[in-house]
Amino acid sequence: MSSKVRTRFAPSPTGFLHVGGMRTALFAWLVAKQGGGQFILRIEDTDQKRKVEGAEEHIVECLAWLGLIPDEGNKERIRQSERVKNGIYQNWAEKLIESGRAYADPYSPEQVQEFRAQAQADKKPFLYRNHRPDNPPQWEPGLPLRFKSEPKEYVTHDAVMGDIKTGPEVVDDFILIKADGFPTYNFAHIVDDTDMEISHVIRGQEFIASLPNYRNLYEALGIEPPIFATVPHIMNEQGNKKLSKRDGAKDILDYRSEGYLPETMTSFLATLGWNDGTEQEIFTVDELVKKFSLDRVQKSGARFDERRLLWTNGHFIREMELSELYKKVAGFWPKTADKYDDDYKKKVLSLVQERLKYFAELPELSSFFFEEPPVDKNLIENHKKLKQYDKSQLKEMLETTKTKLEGIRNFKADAIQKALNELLEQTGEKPIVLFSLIRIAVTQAPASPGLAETLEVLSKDVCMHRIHRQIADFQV
RNA sequence: GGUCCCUUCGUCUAGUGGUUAGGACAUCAGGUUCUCAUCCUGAAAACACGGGUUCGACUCCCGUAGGGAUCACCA
Repeated sequence: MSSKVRTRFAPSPTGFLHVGGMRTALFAWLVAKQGGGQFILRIEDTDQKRKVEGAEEHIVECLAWLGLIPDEGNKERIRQSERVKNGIYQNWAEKLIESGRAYADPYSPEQVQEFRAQAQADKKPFLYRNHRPDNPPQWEPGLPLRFKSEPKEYVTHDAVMGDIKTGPEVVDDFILIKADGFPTYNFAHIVDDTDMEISHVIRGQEFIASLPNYRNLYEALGIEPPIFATVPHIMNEQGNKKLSKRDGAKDILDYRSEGYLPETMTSFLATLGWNDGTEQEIFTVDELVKKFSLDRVQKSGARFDERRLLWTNGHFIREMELSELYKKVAGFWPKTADKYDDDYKKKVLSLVQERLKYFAELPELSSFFFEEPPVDKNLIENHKKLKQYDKSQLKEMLETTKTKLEGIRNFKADAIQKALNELLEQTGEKPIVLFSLIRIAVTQAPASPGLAETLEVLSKDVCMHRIHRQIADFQV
């Protein structure tokens, strides 16, 4: 066997990619990079009926988002459908016919279905090989070609699952080439993996039951099998089935458009079913390349918990340099921010950075910095302390505040904080009363960054205006 | 139903015969002169069950239960 590491991601272009497929791709990429080898993208489009327009580009884009750039098959996409034209599968099929390990299937799908129904009625497992025709016709276009299996026991080693023991009853005659002339996945992937010198076949759990069949075919073909690695599925939030699109699994690119970082997705996906045995919770891509190993991948499925994803993203956002973060959030500002310059927006961003969990939250967290918010009476009426005060008392506090702030020469956070502290003494009020009142007057928001910093960024004029507005509101 | 795989806090997990069963997310409480968030401290929270093996089982074996995958001319 070649010692070169070559892995592949082999999706079918039938729709968008979700976290399950993405994680499988990530694992394959990590194994390739770790071994100094290649990562290959191969589009499994032998089922022309299920092909979805644009799905292929979508897959490439998803991979690129996480930096999983295929070493082959990116620009010159490797598509099975094109390899069909080259006659590769045909050649291998003919070899199998010659060696007596493949035969034309004379039955229609309906007839096969009847056999299957009969077996079910008899409560017996259905095996096609029990219905092998005695004298199969010559194989010709329009007839499916079946593999002639030689059932036996196997102990199949899987890099994730360990040794899997199976009996001969799971080995059967399966279709190699369909009536439409296209090879099935079961046949095509083995030919392709061999042809492309794939060293590790890393794929989802749905293929584990087919492994004995593949072993049998590898033997018939005289090919040394690659290393198998079967990755368990990511489960839905209820934990009762594999994550699927029907079940609300999101398009990977949705996370990008909501403002999740690629490093978040990479770390999150890798640690969903894998860990390095230490207490490290978050990994950079470089760390993963160094530390990842298939034998520490969990054997059972893990639930997809978006709250952990959110936490991971918040972590990366907080760690980021302001200027870098500023570039990344470019498309996420509220529309009203357009009129403001970079400097102002950067200041706002620095205040909301530690509160931001994903970029799409930015408008909600920052809108009052860019537009005058409407006065929201509920904020005071529902405030646990402020609701106990008369409007006239609140009005008086604000007027005192206004005068005090008016007198600040250099409207900076430390000077403002000093003034605010003096106001506490002056009015004899608790911070929770006075500061809450000012904060509401100025932001009209249930939450905001620190008061002094917020006032500074907003500027003296704006603060004066908004406090005045609140005072006026008390008079009505 | 057959076959294969799996089973530690609500969730993701550490753990490979002797541990006060550890961490993280989430939750709750306290602290950081206002809110939210961050940060810090703390709390609650788990070995599915039943048999063995053993001086001793979360760890090994068997069974039961539960969960998942698969049984296409789909991948």
